[in-house]
Amino acid sequence: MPRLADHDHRRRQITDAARRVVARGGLPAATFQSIAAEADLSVRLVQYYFGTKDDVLRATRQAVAADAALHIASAVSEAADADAADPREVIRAILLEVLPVDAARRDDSMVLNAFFFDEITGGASDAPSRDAAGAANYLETLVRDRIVLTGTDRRTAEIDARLIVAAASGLAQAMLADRELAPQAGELLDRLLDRMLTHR
Amino acid sequence: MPRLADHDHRRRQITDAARRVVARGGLPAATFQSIAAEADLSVRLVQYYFGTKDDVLRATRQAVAADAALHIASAVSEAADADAADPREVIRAILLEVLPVDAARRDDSMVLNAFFFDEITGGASDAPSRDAAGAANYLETLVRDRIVLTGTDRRTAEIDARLIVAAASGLAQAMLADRELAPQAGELLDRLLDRMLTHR
DNA sequence: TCCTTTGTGATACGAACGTATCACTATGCT
DNA sequence: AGCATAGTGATACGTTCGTATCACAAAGGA
Repeated sequence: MPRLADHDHRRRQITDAARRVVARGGLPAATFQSIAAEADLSVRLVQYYFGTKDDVLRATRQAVAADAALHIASAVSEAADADAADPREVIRAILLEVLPVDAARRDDSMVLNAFFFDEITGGASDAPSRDAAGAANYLETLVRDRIVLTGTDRRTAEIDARLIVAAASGLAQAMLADRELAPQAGELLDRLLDRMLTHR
Repeated sequence: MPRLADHDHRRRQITDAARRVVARGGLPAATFQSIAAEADLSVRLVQYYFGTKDDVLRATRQAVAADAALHIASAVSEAADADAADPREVIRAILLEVLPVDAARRDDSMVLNAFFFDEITGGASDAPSRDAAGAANYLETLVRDRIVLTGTDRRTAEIDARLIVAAASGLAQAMLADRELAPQAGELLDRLLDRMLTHR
């Protein structure tokens, strides 16, 4: 049993490269050539590890979705630690973690959006594959649960959570189009939560 | 001066076809072949009227942006007629006009989003061409002006308008992913405006 | 040492697509 | 009738890209 290679590491190397390529130029920019070049590997090796291009993109999409979920989950636990009980602060932390406020998050947003619109337009061939769309649902659940903690009834909390996540997602979109918006993200978020989380 | 053809009509025929193709399959689906087939014209004629593919897409993008602006403007004037003075009803009418609540609006949203993300990823080659991004700005201005009418100070109105438009844009995105959301659009919008347009 | 896994390189083929060219037809004003 | 405009069809060329194949090199544990 000679020369055991770290397949998982290799695969991650490749999907990470694909992720960067997509972040830079969208899904159309993702070709065998561009991905291999970005990973500084031979085109052949990419073929070698993933048979077809669809396989590469499928794996990349799943990796991105999983990373995003982890990212959010860690933001939740951090916020929960720091500010033990205030649901509003937790929600704020989650959303601030998701908005494209810096280069890294900007890349994440771009990639997620690229896959999302590919799914919408039916670009994803055989599998249903609602990975990117699922991320928004996950966010909604998190936010909804936090709103319920404030004493809001479940149905209202559901609607409000949907609106809050929609607003964040729309803000993210706007920030992708206009980088100058990044510094205002915190302020906008505060204002949004002021308006959405107030009992009356 | 023989056989005068209606060039504008022809061009619109073609850009309309392109619009439908993009609505169905995104920008990657827009090829000379698919556009010509959709317009029921020869591939050659499309080349004949617009030299290159970029020209076709440029014209389509501009047509779509212009249509959207007209669409919104007419919604504004209708709402202003019906409910002469209530800014909230005008805003509601505008946003309901923009959300993908039916097939036609769904197509519009798809196309706008397709071009928008193309612009973001730098797909638009030479020209800056912020047509799609400009639409959101236009919306923000409209909403902001209506909010100012309620007595809110300008700076606050700007922020609120940005948040409202962001929420609508995020909702639109969610509705594109999940058609079942369409019937709830009105309710969600009402709730959003309840929360965002209340003085305190 | 040898054999298996791991990885490379060249190369080829076909499909989709954008683009250009040429020759040809049809139409309808003047 | 004649001619400029409008439109067609075939065809061909070059790219880019995905995919498949073949032979070969390297490396390290048994």
